[in-house]
Amino acid sequence: MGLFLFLGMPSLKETLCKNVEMNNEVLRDFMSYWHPLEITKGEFISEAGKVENYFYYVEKGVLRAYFIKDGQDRSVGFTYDGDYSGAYDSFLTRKPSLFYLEALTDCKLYRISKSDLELMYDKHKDVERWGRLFNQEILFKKGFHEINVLSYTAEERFERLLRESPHMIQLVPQKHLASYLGMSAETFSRLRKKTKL
Amino acid sequence: MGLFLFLGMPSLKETLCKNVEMNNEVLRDFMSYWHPLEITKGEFISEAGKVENYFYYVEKGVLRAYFIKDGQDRSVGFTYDGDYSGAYDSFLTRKPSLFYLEALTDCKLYRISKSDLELMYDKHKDVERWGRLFNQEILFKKGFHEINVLSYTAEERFERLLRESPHMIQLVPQKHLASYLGMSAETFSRLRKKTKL
DNA sequence: TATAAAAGTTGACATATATCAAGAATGGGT
DNA sequence: ACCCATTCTTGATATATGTCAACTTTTATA
Repeated sequence: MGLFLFLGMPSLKETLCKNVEMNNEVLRDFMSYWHPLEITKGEFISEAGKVENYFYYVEKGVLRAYFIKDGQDRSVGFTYDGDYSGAYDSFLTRKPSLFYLEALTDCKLYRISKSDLELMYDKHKDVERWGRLFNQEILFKKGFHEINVLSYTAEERFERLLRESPHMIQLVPQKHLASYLGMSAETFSRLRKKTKL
Repeated sequence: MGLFLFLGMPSLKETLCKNVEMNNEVLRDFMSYWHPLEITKGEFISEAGKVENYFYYVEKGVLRAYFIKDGQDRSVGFTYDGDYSGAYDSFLTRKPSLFYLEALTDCKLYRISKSDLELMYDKHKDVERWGRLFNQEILFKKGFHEINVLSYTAEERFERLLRESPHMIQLVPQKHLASYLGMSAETFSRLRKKTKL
C-alpha cells in the first residue's frame, strides 16, 4: 500500500525534468532553490490583492484556485499530486493577484521564490528551456478548458469532466466543480442525478 | 500619412526583441529564418485536421482563428498588425490542428518553420528566453479571455469589448465578434442597439 | 451601375439554466 | 456517538439568451 502511494507520486526531481533533458549539475542546483512547506486543509497560499512571490510544486494534496465576482466564488483550476501551482499571473507580472489559492486537503509543497527562479533562468539555459516548456504546457491546458467552456452545453461539459477527469469527482466538492464548469451547483446536482452517478 | 502608418506598424525586428534583450548577432541570425509571405482576404494559412508546420508574424492585416462545432463556427481569437499568430497547438504538438486561420483582410506575413525555430532554440539562449516570454504572453491573454467568458454576462462581455478593444469593432465583422464573446449574432446586434453604438 | 450574396436587424417564441427556498444527507469536531 | 455546519438535493419559478424567420442594409462582383 505504501508502495502504491509512492508510485503514484512523482517527486519534484522527476517532475522538473519530465519534459527537459537537464544536466545533473544544473538539476542539483535548480532543486536546491525549491524549499519544502507543509500546509493544512483550509489554509491559503495566496490571496487576491497580494503580489505573489512564490511558485509552487504540489507533492501531495489538492489545491483550488478561484476568484470572487459579485460575492460569488468561481473556481478556475485545481492542482493535485505532482503538478505545479501558484498565482502565476501575479508571480510573473508583480501585480496584485486576482486569485485565491486554497488547500482542499493537507498539502506537502515545495516552492521557489521569484528572484531565485530568475537567477536560475539567467544561469542555466536548461532551466530557461524548462520555463518555456512549462509555459507551453499550461497554455495547452487553458486552451482546452476554454474551448470546453465556450462551446459545450452544461450537460456536455459535465459528461466530459466524467470522462476525462473522473478523479476530480472524488477529490473536489461538487459546488467547486460546478463553478469550474461554469454552472450552478443545482444544475450540477441534477446532471449528476440524470447520469445516475 | 505614410509616416503615421509606419509608426503604427511595429517591424518584425522590433517585435522580436520587444520583451527580450537580444544580442545583435543573434537577432540577425534569428531574423534570417523568418520568411515573408503575402496572402489575400479569404485565404487560409491553416486548416483543422492538418499538422501546422509554420508559425507566423502579422506585419499587416487581420487574421481570425476559429473552430467548427456542430456546423457552427466559433471564433477563438484575432490577430492584427504587429502580433504573432498561428495554429500554435498543432505547431508545438505536431498533432492535427483543431483550428482554421483565415485572412479577414489582405495580409503581409512572415513565418518560421518548426525545425528552424527549434534550431534557434538550441543555438541561442536569447531565443530560448524569447520563447519562454512569448508563451507567457499568450498565457496572460488566454487567462484574461477565459475569465471574461466564464464570469460575465453577455451584456458585460459586450461592454468590456467596447471598453478594452474598440478597434475590433471596426476591423472584425460582428458575427465573428459575437461568437468570440460566446453569444449569438442576434444577441450581439441587440446589445449594440441598446448601447446605441 | 446593376445584381447577387453576405451581413446585420428585428420580432415572436422556445428553452436551458439560474435563482430561490426548503428539506435531506454528509462529515468534522468534541 | 452526537450535534452543528456544511454540502447536496429537489421542486417551483424566473429570465437571459438562443433559435427561427422575414426583412433591410451593406458589400462584393460582373
